[in-house]
Amino acid sequence: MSTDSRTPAADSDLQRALDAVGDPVRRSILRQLADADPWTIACGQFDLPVAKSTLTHHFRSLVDAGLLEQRDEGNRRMNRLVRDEFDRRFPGLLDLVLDQ
Amino acid sequence: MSTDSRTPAADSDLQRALDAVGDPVRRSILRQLADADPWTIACGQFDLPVAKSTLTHHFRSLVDAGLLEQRDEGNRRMNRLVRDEFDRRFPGLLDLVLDQ
DNA sequence: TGGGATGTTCGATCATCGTCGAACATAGTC
DNA sequence: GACTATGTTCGACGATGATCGAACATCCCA
Repeated sequence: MSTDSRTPAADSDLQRALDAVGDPVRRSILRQLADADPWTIACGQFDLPVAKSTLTHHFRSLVDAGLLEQRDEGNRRMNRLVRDEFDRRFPGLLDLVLDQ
Repeated sequence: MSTDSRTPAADSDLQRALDAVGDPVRRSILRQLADADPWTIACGQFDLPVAKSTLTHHFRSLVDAGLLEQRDEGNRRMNRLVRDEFDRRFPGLLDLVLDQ
């Protein structure tokens, strides 16, 4: 028999979601987003011990997973946590990250 | 300032859980376990395209995360999925893996 | 128009992890 | 006791990804 008989697309989405949530820096980003109002935090305002370019890398990962939405406001790039759609696709996963 | 102000032990446990669940081979193991009765599958009986030594590696990861329990039966090492305790600590996470 | 602030891109580096085969250990079988 | 089956351990290898600094682009402001 073949290795697995689930839909490959679904597992690919799940993989992306788990990867996004599996990094401690990204979890910290998610928590800081959850503690603030939408569109109130710019990329450079996160409290994180990594370089700017590293942050950009993590943002891309979160956007790809559907967890982060970004919007340019003049000079700065504002961020918003996307809870609804992600919760619908992966119930409980984001809560798990935010609760602990 | 410090990165985060959650309990570090809790996040370490979460990290281990997400790591365990974040690998496709390990997810396949979990699904095959869920589809069978407890203690009915030996290590060598999983349908997976990896070497024996690789399997051992994955089993260790799952045991460390509290997802797998093993018991020696003569020649073979039997396996059981540990749902209750894991579901209590990380609600919804295992379901997410098994459903998709 | 020049300077500072904010982000991204790019290339390089480093660590981690999944992978394998060979060797070993142990248990069951003839 | 030999032989086979089942798993683990060990060392090596390769790919992936997190990280950084330097360079660049863009916007705001004086």
